[in-house]
Amino acid sequence: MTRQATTRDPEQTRLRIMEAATDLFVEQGFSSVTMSQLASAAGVTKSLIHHHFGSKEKLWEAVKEHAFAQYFSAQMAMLEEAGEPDAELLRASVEAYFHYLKANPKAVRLFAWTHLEGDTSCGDMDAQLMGAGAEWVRQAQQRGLLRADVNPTHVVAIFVMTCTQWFEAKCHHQHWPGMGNDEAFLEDFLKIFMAGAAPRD
Amino acid sequence: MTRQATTRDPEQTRLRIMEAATDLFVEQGFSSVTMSQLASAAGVTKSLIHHHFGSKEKLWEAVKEHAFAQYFSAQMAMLEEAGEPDAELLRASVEAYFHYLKANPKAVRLFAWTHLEGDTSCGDMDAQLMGAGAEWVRQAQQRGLLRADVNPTHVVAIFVMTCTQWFEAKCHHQHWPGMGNDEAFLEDFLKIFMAGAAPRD
DNA sequence: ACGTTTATTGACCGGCCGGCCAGTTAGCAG
DNA sequence: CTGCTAACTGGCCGGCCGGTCAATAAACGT
Repeated sequence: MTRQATTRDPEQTRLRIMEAATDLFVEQGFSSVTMSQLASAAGVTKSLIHHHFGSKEKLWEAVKEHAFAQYFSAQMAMLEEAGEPDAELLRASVEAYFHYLKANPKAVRLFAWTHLEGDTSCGDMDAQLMGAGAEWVRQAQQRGLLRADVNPTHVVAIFVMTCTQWFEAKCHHQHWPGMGNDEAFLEDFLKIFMAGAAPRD
Repeated sequence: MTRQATTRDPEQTRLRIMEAATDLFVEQGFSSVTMSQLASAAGVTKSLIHHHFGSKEKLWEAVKEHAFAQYFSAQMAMLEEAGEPDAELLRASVEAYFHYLKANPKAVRLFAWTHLEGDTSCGDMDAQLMGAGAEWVRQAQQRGLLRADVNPTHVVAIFVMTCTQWFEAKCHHQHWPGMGNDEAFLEDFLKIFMAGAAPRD
């Protein structure tokens, strides 16, 4: 158990607020969540949230920044532990990205809300990841491991966007007739994607 | 010019409200739009909106239903005017879908909002379209025009999801380094997708 | 032991929210 | 012209919104 608040612990309190806020914002988006909701979900008063975060907007920013930072470091770690480019590593990267999103549905929804808001605060972070991914594809192309007649950035974008949309819009397409489960879809996507990205004979 | 309202025209008024509401909801989502905003954007009073639509929620439902109906009929028309299955027709379908989304950014955003809301009211409509698309792919597979070792529904889902995400998250990835414009991306996607969906040699 | 700081509370605020309602006016059937 | 229906308006309401503030109490330096 986490310690009961017989004694004060501002950092713990900040964390409790952030966690409750993350859950609520992820579920409902920014504007339909109220401070009262946030306060009761975190087990604190509204005033305390203002004391720690200043305003509802600033809390939202803090939640997003925290989630983006986690996403960024997780992705960077995955990129760095990837070894030398080869074709199987592309498959492994797609699988790793897919399973990361599956394990982090809150991050997926948070991204979706920020897409709609037009928030570009995570732009630099995203650009850095995408740059690294595209560079990796470019090297694989030069070694003849992937077809060289496509923009490397587009190659990464295609699998990132497919994985993202799979989880973002799951509530929609999980009811489509004949649609398989996560693993079945991933398998079929990989068949098509890997064959399509292979060098032309 | 549309006629000035020297004379009353309830249908025209309903339409004006729907159009203004569509623009606002598409831009900001449901909860951050206020009735006052809607009223002034439509050039009517709040009460009149209530008179015609009952409540803010019902107006939102009406906007969604209208947009989905348009989407549905447009897609059905595209499916029906497609001829016999062949490999080039798959390319044409992807291009048609991509350009439809490009020409209807409001529909794209409306879909995104409903994804996040978990709204499944367009489920039957979607299922019908997807069923038709998958059936089309199945026939192409039986004729040896497409690889037969993948779920037909997944084939359709892959290109639908990629196109959707391209436009839904455009504010994000348009700043990624090396990312091309709409047509360049579509071309690269088609290279990979068509090659990957082709029969195995 | 004693200030100082700061985490925390509850009461409170002006304003706007969605919605309602009584009243007015345009269209329309007879 | 006369009712009647329905489109349309302005004013208003109770309630909740995000936010403030003075008061309290726990932690902490000295």
